[in-house]
Amino acid sequence: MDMLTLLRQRGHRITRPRLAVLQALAEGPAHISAAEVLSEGRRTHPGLSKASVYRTLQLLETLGALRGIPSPEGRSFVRVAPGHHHLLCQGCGEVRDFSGCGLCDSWREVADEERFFVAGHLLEVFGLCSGCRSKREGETS
Amino acid sequence: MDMLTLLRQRGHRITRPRLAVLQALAEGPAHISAAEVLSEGRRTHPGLSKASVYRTLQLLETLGALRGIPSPEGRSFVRVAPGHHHLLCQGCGEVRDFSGCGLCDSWREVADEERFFVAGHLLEVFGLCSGCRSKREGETS
DNA sequence: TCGCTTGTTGATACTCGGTCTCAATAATAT
DNA sequence: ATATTATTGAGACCGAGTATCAACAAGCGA
Ligand SMILES: [Zn+2]
Ligand SMILES: [Zn+2]
Ligand SMILES: [Zn+2]
Ligand SMILES: [Zn+2]
Repeated sequence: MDMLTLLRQRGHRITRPRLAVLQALAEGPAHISAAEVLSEGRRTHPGLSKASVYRTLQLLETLGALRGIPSPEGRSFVRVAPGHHHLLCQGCGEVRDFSGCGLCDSWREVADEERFFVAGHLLEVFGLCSGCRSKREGETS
Repeated sequence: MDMLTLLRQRGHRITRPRLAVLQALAEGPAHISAAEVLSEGRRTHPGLSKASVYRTLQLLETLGALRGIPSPEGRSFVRVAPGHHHLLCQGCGEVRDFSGCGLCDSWREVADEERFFVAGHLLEVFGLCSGCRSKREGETS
């Protein structure tokens, strides 16, 4: 669902800072940090404050529209899409879509076997894309 | 391999602070934070410094003996065991061993399909254990 | 359209996990 | 035992994220 509509439906006010954050999320990269949202959001609302960015991101996360992914380089946010993960290249930073992780298909089995109610899972795959891989073949590691 | 042996084999010195960290890791919980390692390690080496704890944890991570898992509650460290993940209960904090994630078995397939060299993957499953699940059945959420 | 109500904002102080610096220390090799 | 140098500990420092609070403005009803 549209984040804007989601906010409205849940009774949250549509404000200039929130619109700036939404636009930054819409136009920014798939993985975006709070700092990037701030600087990007200031292009459409120069007075945008750090606090508002964090508050809005947190709100969107509790509404289920966004998910914060903790990573070695700091937290980044991605639009939530169940069964949708990412391949993160450690060489060039490319983010490639990736779906069909085995766990997505076997949630119920895992839940039953372990008597565990699975609310969700966080999966990030690290490695090297083909380009970066070939670049490193000549290196003396 | 034994962490102590690993350190020695790679030419790192065996020092009192490092032994304190190793012991804290051995005796502490499966998921342990840097702060916990510090306070626990000070039981065997009172003068243990914050910096040494972080340095040692970082060293062990680069040696592949340890893995830092970023989580909403801050980073925690676990002993590395390939194909070994955890079910994290959001109710009571219980950590249950979990193995056989579909991805572990299909690394090569994914790598080939996507022409992506997979160096590793981060998987954390969140939910509720059976105890916490039944506790919440009577709640008016 | 015009005020009210109150959710929201922005500036700033603050917290705290983690890193940096550097002189002092101690683990290893000879 | 001595020299070499990796490592340490104390504290300054950094930066992401949070708490505070008076000022503001989105929405709503008159
Ligand atoms: Zn790449
Ligand atoms: Zn999945
Ligand atoms: Zn539980
Ligand atoms: Zn796995």
